[in-house]
Amino acid sequence: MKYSIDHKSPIPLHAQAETILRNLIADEEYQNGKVLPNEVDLANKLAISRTTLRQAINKLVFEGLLIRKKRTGTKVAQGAVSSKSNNWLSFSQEMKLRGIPIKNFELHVSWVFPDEALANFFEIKPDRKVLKMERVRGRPDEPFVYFISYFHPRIGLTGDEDFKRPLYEMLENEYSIIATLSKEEISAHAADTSTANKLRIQTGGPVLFRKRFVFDQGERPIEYNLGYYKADSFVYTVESRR
Amino acid sequence: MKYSIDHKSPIPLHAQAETILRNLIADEEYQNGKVLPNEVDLANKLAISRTTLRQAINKLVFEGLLIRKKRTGTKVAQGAVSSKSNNWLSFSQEMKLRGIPIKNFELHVSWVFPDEALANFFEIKPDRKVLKMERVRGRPDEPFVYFISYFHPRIGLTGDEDFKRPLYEMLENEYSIIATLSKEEISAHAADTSTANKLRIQTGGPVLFRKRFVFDQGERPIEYNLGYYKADSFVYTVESRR
DNA sequence: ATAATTAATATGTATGTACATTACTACAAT
DNA sequence: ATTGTAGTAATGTACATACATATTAATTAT
Repeated sequence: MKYSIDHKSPIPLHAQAETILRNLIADEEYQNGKVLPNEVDLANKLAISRTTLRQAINKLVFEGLLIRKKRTGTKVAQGAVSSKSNNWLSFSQEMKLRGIPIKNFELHVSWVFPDEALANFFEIKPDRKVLKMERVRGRPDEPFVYFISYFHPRIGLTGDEDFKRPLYEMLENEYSIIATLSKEEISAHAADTSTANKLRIQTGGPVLFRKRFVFDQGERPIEYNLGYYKADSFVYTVESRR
Repeated sequence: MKYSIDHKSPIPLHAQAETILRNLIADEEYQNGKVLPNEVDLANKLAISRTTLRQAINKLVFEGLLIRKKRTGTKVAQGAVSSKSNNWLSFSQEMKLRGIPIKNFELHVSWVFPDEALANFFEIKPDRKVLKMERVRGRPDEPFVYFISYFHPRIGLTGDEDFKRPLYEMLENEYSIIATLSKEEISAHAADTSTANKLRIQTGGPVLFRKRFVFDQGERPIEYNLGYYKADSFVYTVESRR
């Protein structure tokens, strides 16, 4: 673990301070409510200015990991750990974390013309084909999600890739595309016959429907994703602060 | 609209700068991609230091409203507007915004003993009664949500309050309780008979189910809220960044 | 024309300093 | 015992300043 700052490192001091703070946050005593060292002392100990340390603390406060109070000091927020980053675990990682073995029931890849909404989102002409991927996944005995993904042609996917590997990892390593921003719309629907069959439920039965718009670092669209989740098999958690 | 800074105001300069920036962001030309005035000039124009202005800009960058690039300048993020704050509009405000007239179908207030989970969340003994509020709301011709709220006794609600007024506004003004953090769990359910009747749908039909844990500034629990939304009447939007 | 170099301009990093505000602590006065 | 008051320790606000770095634009050399 890193607990000191290297002034010669190319990594900015505030970034180094941030990782040190994240390590502190992970410590049990701070998790249990112990106040962190105060800004002035800590800045001195790390041999950086208070302003620089503050830059790091601010980021973590914005993220909701730390809570500051005058006179009282700075503490780790109750129930913090890694709530935010959870959003960015892949499906398989998340399932692994919950101890659920997963099975891929169907996996189908094809090239299709985008409808108007999709062409619009991707900012391409409607005669430009896009890669469509459909898959059904779930527990070995029970499929519980039906996904449809469309990928922007700019990425350069051929359709012959191994889609069983974690997707965003693949995009990052092989295609240098880093998914950074995701806008999602979640609603409840009655299942149509085709979806109901895939999920092995009754037509008209409840499903959670999630639309997902994914962007890269430059705010460029890279994926449009539709997910139909069997009711009660999936809980979406959100944390928001004002 | 505010476009200048009052150095005598008790409102911190960086906070004033922030609202000015939010106004700029709302401007059409900046929405369309025009770069904002650069930091040094803008700081001079507003007669504040660059550091102070940067404090304000940073916050908006963290929120995902602004994007900075060296040499190029700072721009409004694509599709920004007010995505984050939307989360914190009251039900009635949100409906007003969408031009939907609302009607309160049922409103029922009572004192009940908390179940174990609730007592645990509120950190109170199970023999301490809590205020429960149930209500059904929707369009004049169509109820589409059934809410159940439990309020922490610490707040001091009597049950005789006028619950037709915006709730969080009331808590803030009359009870000095500022709801700051909300943790939510969203899933799809099949409606039970009682809920189905209230929403005028078939038993077993799809509903969006939202659990909401609300905390005040000191991270103390203040409200536990359950919401059953008629399918397709409610879309939950989330934006997340990593 | 093309490529390499340089200059200009924006944000990024970092420091030192000063005083304000908040809220807890301890002590004194009632 | 309660209330008031002063001290103090933490974060909060704000400034001036300096140099680094990335990226575009302009210039120069090939």
